[in-house]
Amino acid sequence: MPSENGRIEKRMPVFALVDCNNFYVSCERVFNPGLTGKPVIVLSNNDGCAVARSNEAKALGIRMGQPAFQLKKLMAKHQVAVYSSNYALYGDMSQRVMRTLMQFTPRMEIYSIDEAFLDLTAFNRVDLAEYGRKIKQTVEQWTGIPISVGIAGTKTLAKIANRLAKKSTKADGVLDLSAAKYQAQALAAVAVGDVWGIGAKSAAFLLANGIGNALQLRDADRVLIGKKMGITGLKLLDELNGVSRYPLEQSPPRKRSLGVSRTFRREIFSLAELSEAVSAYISAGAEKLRAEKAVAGVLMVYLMTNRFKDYSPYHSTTINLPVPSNYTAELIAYAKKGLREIYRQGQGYKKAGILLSDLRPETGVQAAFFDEIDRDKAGGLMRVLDLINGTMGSGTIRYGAVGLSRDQSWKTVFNLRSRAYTTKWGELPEVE
DNA sequence: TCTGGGGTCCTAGGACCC
DNA sequence: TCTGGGGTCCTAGGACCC
Repeated sequence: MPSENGRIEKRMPVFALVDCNNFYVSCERVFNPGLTGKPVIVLSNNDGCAVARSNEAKALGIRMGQPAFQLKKLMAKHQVAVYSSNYALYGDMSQRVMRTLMQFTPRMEIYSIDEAFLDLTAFNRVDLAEYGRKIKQTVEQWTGIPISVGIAGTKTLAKIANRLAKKSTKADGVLDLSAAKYQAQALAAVAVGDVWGIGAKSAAFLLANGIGNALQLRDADRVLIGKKMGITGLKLLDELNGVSRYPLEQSPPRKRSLGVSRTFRREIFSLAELSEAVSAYISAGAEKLRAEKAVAGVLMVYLMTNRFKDYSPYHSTTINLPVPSNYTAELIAYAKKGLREIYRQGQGYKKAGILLSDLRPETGVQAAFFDEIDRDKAGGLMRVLDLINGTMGSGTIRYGAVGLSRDQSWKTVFNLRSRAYTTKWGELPEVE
């Protein structure tokens, strides 16, 4: 808005970061209130390791990513409730939370399944903490999911505010750090490794250089940080200093790549089984492409051996498709060809995956002179397939290459899954 | 015995060209 | 014996996020 001297006044931005508390666990609790107050964890695919923990479970010392087999005794002793991941449920609950949040600002960025940034710049005349409490109360009332709200002038500071809001009993889930007054105190209370953008590697480097908390990082030598962490590190310093370097992204940029991969329950040796798995991943990937109305120009296929063994080779091959495609049958054919190239007999594999990249809109694909595929016909076939699978359940129609047997060794298991309470299809596809 | 999946961004280094 | 220098493009891999 024009100010008195006639210049355009650029208002300092205000971000709120909304984060669902222990999201997957909270989703399970909505439909099973008896879990309230008890230790609860949700496991990764194949019931492999803990990916969500209730506060009670955290208090028992259960770590993020800890393997389930290490937790058996502890869980029995403390009667920890255990669930397999139920992505259909979490995805639907996420949508409910996001729709609720949209009531509170026209400008919002969905950052992940359980987080969103809200632009509150225009709300500078209201009490932001009060507004944050209103948001929190409404989401909890409408969806049953508890959240925390952190408010500040940059995304990174909002992240920090959110973290402190969760931990502090006084804040009770909402903290406004938009004023400079308490920032230093707040930053000093956050370990450097807990700052958004600082991972294990950078944290170790910073600690070795006497930078132990977010305040020390804010005031660190730019040359040192720039040298070690590049442009990302310098942006981070700006953000900690209240200079916004990560704007709100309301409509996320088009996806650049799209991958599907799974870890197997046990090592797989046979090409036939790997071939079924890769075909299933291609089917899922191609379906996602079509949902995005995109085609891929490049396909990568890879195989991984057990990463917990000393010797763990990784094999991959990249295929440049003659015509960018989202046609399942064609992509399966190329993937199987690639798979045969990288497969080694006698090698046990623990994981396989595909990656579709060089994505572009499906309209405007150049017709190729010597294309052996009738693209119109293939497109029609895929539309029918997607329509049937969309209305009658995923995997109703699938390619034979995926195989038929019910207990394929490459299939992911979810032995402790709750019901898909909120969605139409309780039964789940080959590859979710 | 058993230890997830899906992304993005950035950088270094090689190939290639003029 | 000595063996440019810069730009671009691509790829692999690292680091990080949830």
